Amino acid sequence: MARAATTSDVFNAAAEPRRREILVFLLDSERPVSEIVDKLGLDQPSVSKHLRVLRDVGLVRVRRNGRHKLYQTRADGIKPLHEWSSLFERYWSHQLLRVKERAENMARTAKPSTGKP
Amino acid sequence: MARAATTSDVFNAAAEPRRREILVFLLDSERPVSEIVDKLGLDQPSVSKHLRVLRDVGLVRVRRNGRHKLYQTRADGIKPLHEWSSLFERYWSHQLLRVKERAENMARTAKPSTGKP
DNA sequence: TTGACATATTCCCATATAGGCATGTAATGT
DNA sequence: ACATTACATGCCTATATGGGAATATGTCAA
Repeated sequence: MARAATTSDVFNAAAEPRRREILVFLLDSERPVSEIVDKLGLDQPSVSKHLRVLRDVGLVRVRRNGRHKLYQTRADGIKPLHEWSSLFERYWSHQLLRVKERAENMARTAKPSTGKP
Repeated sequence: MARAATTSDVFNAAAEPRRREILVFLLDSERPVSEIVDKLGLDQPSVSKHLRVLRDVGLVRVRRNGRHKLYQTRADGIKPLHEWSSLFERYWSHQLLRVKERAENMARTAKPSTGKP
């Protein structure tokens, strides 16, 4: 078998860097295709194809306005990604934690004399 | 051009459902390949190939122990996924966020189990 | 209607898969 | 040395892809 389709789920759809850029770009407000083309420097058919994939997995919504079609990111669609990656959160080396540990080690080793590495 | 290689980044490597299962399975402790094969019901060459991809993108570490090779997830490698998806967080509904927070608190206080269906 | 604009789709192609199967390699025990 | 265990890799194939170019569809304006 080949790789799963890009339209099979959010993980596959978001694996494409251009699509991730599009999703971020369309996060705050709806925008026509031409603006995506201009701002991201892709050619129009490519953008349309990426938007098709994103639409198929429910990551963008679309609305027609005259000749334009206005796309916007449906942020809720990203949740599965965020929730899955959150499973790993408690294993991350947290900066604050490491700072605290170092501080404690320094306090422990530095107590007897004056600064001993 | 074809799709980007699965080894090109975390997003592509984690797009495969089996690899995501493996990553979760190897999160708590290091385990030999045979155990992944048994628990996840995949055949051995498939697991080895998935582990190869995960290793190439730095999502697992490996250590030899006699005839066995012990793999474990490198949780830090998941961060880019989590950070990117966090860009969308402020557009999510608060209700679900609270549910998620409560689930996280429960997971934190409860003892982590090794069974992940 | 005709024409111009905006977006979508189709066709072609090089490339990278994931699965199944067979084989290769490394470490151990006898 | 040999057999066994544990894992890795090679080969094959069907399939899906993303880019480029060309073309189709859809909408408005004059």
